[in-house]
Amino acid sequence: MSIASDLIRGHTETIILFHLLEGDSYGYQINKSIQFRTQGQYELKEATLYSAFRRLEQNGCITSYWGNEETGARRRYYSITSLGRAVYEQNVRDWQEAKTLIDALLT
Amino acid sequence: MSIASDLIRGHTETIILFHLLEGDSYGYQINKSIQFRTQGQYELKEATLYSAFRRLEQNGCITSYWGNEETGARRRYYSITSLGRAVYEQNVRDWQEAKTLIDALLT
DNA sequence: AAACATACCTCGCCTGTCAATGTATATTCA
DNA sequence: TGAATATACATTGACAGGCGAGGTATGTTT
Repeated sequence: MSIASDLIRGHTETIILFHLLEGDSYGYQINKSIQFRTQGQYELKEATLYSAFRRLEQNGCITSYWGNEETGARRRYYSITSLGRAVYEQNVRDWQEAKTLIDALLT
Repeated sequence: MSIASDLIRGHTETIILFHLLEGDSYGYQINKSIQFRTQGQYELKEATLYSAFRRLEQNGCITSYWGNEETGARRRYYSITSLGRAVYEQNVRDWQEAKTLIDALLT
């Protein structure tokens, strides 16, 4: 993992929400997807991932349900809500703005 | 202030180091400069600023000395060290990389 | 005299990340 | 067969940076 915790901090929830825009998914899958998309440069730590799920569900951005796997380990699937979609959109806007600001302050 | 704490987290020290590249300065001045450069969109909280100074001095990125003001409140000036310059350069590289990664994970 | 600007500093809380640890199932391979 | 590995979820407690609240002191403006 090459990105520092403090630089990713605050983006975990948005990353998860973005993934869920493409359809319901579960923790392990989401993390594998992140690893794949960043060519192994980044992965969420499990504790970080699951605490983010808890927050997102508590504030109504996602809902969850158990998958009915015939075989293999059980999976808890997550769905994004309409609130979650709105929060995602806002977070992306905030990120675009923050990027510009930080760039202006660092260089 | 429009930027969330979690998005700025980890950049405070780099922002300070960047400011000091242009010459010795002191806390109040650095903060005013940030406010000016961001047109009031951002300011460091004083507690954040001074705790960052403490960390930076402890790990050898900056040194400090009292200014000899004839009048007005006393000022503690800070100088960037060569280590500080190197850390700044590395942090900016990390930021460029993180930006790309986060962009890829959010959109 | 009161208000404001300049200038510094500290204490203690809050929150997100993460290391460590634990549980359970299925597959691979020696 | 048994050990290792992959899949999959979950909790606990520590850590660190940001910051609200509070404090000190000087100088200027109204």
